[in-house]
Amino acid sequence: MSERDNRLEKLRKIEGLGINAYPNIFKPTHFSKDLNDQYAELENDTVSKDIVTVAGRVRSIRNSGMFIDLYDQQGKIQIYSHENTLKNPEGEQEKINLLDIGDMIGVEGFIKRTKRGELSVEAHTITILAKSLQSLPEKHHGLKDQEMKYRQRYVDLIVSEETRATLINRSKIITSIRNQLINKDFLEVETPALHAIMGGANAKPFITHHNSLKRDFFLRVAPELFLKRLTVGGLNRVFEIGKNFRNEGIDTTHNPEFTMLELYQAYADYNDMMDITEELIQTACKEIHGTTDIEYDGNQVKLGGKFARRPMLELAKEATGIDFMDIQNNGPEAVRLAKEKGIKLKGNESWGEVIEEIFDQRVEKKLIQPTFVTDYPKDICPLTKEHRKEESLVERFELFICGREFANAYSELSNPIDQKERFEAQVSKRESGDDEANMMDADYVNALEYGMPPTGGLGIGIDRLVMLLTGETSIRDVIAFPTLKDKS
RNA sequence: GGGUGCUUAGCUCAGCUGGUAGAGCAGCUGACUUUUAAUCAGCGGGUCACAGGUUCAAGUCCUGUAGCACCCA
Repeated sequence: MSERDNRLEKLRKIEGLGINAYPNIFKPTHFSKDLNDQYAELENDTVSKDIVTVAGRVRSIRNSGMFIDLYDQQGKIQIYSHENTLKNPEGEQEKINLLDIGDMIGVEGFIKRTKRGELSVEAHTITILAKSLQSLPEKHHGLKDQEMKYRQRYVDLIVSEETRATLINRSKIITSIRNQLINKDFLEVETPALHAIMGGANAKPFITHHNSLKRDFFLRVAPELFLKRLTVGGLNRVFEIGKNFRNEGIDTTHNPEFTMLELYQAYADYNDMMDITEELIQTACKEIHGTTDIEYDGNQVKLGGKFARRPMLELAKEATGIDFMDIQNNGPEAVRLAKEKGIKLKGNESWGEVIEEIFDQRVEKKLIQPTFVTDYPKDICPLTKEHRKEESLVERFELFICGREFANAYSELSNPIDQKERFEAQVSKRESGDDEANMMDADYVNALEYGMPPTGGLGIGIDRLVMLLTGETSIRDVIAFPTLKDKS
């Protein structure tokens, strides 16, 4: 007899007693935490005559069912059952004998504190709410098997306080961001996830098929181009929190579907986006930790105050001694100088791509405290407005903390002629084999031709932000159901 | 993409230089109206990830595959 068979046998016995082991409804009046707060002063070995109803999962059964630990969403409450306290001792005890660890039950009775000081419900009646047919992981070691934690998150959530806390904090962070933006008069909008044209980010897309339209669509890699169309239409402050899909490898910082915040604010630029980025992150952090000083991956990180703001070319110069402003847009010369400094390159990089490589290879990992890296080379940023002072740069920043990227923002390119040329440059990259480059989006250019006000745009990777604020080092731990390979 | 490690009972884990598979928890039977990882006595439970190979003999050694984890690119 397997354990499951034992439980099935008990289920038959329960049904044999005329009891529905999976009833339609049960309404508890209290959560365990409420009772522990409300009766904090109740003295040992005394019974309150207040009748309460609780419900939850059986996690421990002691003394032949006389003591049961019941866990609800907020914590634990002990159930005490004695033939002198049960309304129908024989019938109730028959039920108790058929209980297993993992069963869901509801209990009605008086509140008492036992001789040993444990707040308990002195049961009058016990109602089976769901007979569990699977045995739970061992109580004291919990579920250690990472794979099972991901594949059977429901089990992980039942037994792992840490998993529950992380996913609850994820929800709180998203709620915090949403509320902050709504309070700033941003409008939450939804844009298509099925895209006819791939664009808005440099990434490999997923392709799916619509049967009756008889055509393929791309799952969106970014909502950017649709959100800016709304800005053209006069929705001056919009944001979307939603899934993006990128067809790339899976590792501790990449899940093929992930959650992004994108927001666009008319009459704002990338400087305004820095201010809003600081505020969104700091407020969310305070709401879950009560402070902006956190520890992540062994680093003490101060998220309070103004973040450092460092031009990318300045960082590249510090790392290599090369002043790229002296060789603006000279790709071959940039490659030659960078190679002299030991930067690994293919050799055909553009000026901007060389700077990007230097940043990736020498700078990024060293940015531990929050740092806005600003003013990127124009040729690697197809959707960004030219810098107001330097024509080979654009007004863009990315935020780095603990060597990882958390936000990406810019003064949005609004000149339709320029935008069309940038798309054309992307298209020729595509034609030369870069399947992550944008496609020509003629309708988006058309939208810009109607006129988009000066606009700042910001994207924040929600999963990575949740990792930072919950201390998790794997993206899989902040996603309830991460993408996994098939098990053979 | 490359390297390393892990995979044994429902769960957590032992298993030495190859010699008939172990514990705790969970489960079952009974005792005890007692608890805080309750206790006591007894019992059942295994395709050792998968597929090959070496050997008289493989959980153990070798090769391959898969998943997960970590490091590197």
